[in-house]
Amino acid sequence: MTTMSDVARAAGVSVMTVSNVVNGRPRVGAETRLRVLDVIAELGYEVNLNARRLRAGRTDTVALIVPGFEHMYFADLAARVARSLEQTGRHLVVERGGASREGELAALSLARLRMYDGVLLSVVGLERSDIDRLRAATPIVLLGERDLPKRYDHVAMDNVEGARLATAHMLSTGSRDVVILGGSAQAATGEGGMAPTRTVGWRAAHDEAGRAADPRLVVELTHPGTAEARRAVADLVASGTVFDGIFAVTDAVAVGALAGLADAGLRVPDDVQLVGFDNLAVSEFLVPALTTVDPGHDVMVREALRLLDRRIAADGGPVIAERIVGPVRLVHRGTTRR
Amino acid sequence: MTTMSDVARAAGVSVMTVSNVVNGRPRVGAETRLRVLDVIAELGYEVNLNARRLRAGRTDTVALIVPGFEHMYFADLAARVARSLEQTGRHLVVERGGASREGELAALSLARLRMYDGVLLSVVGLERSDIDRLRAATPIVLLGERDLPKRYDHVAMDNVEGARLATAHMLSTGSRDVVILGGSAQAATGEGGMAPTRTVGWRAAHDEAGRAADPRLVVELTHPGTAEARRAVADLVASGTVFDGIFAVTDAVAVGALAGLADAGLRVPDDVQLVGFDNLAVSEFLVPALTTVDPGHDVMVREALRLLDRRIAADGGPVIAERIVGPVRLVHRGTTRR
DNA sequence: CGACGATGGTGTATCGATATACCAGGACGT
DNA sequence: ACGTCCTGGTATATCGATACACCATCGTCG
Repeated sequence: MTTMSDVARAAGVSVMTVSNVVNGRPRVGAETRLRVLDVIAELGYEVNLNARRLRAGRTDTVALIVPGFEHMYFADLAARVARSLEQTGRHLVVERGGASREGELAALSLARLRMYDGVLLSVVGLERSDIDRLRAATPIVLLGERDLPKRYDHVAMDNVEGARLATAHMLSTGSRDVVILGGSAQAATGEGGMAPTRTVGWRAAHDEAGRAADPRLVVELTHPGTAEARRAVADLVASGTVFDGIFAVTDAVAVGALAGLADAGLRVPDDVQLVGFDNLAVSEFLVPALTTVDPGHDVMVREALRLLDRRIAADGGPVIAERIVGPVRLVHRGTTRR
Repeated sequence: MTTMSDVARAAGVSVMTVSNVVNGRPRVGAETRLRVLDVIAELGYEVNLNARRLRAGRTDTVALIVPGFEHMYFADLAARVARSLEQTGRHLVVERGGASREGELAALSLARLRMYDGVLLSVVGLERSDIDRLRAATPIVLLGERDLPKRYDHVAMDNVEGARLATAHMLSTGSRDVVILGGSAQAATGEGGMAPTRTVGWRAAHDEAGRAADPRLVVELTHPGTAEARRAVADLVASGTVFDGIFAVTDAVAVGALAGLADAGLRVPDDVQLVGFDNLAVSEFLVPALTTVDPGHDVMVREALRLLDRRIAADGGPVIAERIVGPVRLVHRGTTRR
């Protein structure tokens, strides 16, 4: 591997001059610059980023830490973040926390965090206390809906409102018994994880419509995923529970629900209406196309990067934490009636 | 930030002893080790990975470079690789090449590659000449189906055979006119990108069955994706083309085809059979469930990591490049007849 | 009793780039 | 003629951890 001093020697200048050329700093004469660039091209020199990072601190890299690569939801998010960052000449790497406490904590070790200029952290699977214990110097913006330490910047989506919109739509288009698939029985305050907050919105829609929210229609899923959702719908039908609407807490769950309903010979939306949450890329191509809550990812990503850049610019100085809740919007498609 | 010498001073030992403790090296007495560990815990010390990397070379991190995060296919791959790596105490980061030459080349700069112990590189979008120009010291394993420089290890899936299986199945279950959606008109040799090779398999199935492969049934897609596939099916129907089977070159394309067929009021599999390729997580949950070619990701990942580890172990020494073609398997589901 | 091998530990150079201070020489104003 | 500023450039310490060579005890064995 050629180093800067190899280049310096070959060009007959000091390493510092090479460094200045490489980084486009001004204190170099035009002629010298050209000579150095020639030598660099000839030797195929490239800067050693580890050395630069050690010395200069800067990495020009932002990390997005997600619970797992297999969730389509995060793939979508990652793609958006990457596009935004590239416009500022920076670079995204995605790591996975593993959706387990251990994995996410490992990804969160100060050691690892220090490798990046900033970190966007999806907090699924983390306890509040874990996050509180974190004493990272690296700028962090949290993505998620949990009740999180106030000292962090935090971009959340409006779970309660999204769930309310979804449920209200079904109630207003003729559904009487709307299941929440992937909800949480103990949901109360509007704080907490995704399942509880979305359950609160489901309940709020019932209150508004003057209906009682039947607790038996709250179907919990231990790991809200597609396969489990399909099974849950099968169980629901087998148990003889009466329902004519499903609010699936995520689109992934909705995909499973759609399959489960088809298994049971129930027609969508005629027998059962269905609304998801996330507006995944695949959702509009399902048959019938999935009505879903769009989480406004573009706004979330823009805001998250704004907050991150603000902290990076502050360079460790004090910054007042912000909490931002993105707008949500119901996307009407084929799994609901007009 | 606390450094190793802070710890050393506080514990009354040398930095080297702290380093030995941190890395679990033997030359440390039990009592001293405990004292150092105490101080580490107290000061909240964590090793600076940049410094370690600079000095020691090792990073314990493998990169997977994919064309884009939004392709579900790669999310699946990434999840598998991450799981495998974690079992060996290493760590995965995912970067995106951008599916454009520029992006992928940027991700490929020697500078960036040197940040990892090894790199798995999905070569979609790269020209052979770009890869040839690459003079990286970092171990690289290529994932993809292109005609690639022989000096690289290369894990491909059996595109020709997969496409042949898919097409043959439809031909043997009553389809007479099988469209290849996302194929390539000039496909010939069996080498090249995904579209050409899968087209070769499609043609091979026709040859075997003693049928003529009608070139008008090769539908090209400039960007093989879901939305474009849906449009293409609409165009196909509008043009009055007769067909009763579709081999979609990827599951993402198949999802679009399924939507397009539904739009056109065609029943699957009664009017048109459909087979995809990739066996995405979502495919079994489609309605009807998608018959597809399973690319044997588990084998691909295992082999790719084996090849990578072999190179990492060789530590820059000479290694004979291998080319591995994983097995494929047809997964029968609801979009085809028995 | 002296050599010798474990055991436990230290000092120093080094990885490759960057920050800082400093220097030579020419232009320029007064 | 002299101080001052600007331009173009260099020498050196440093970021934080690790590799290597070396050293001090101490028990023990011939």
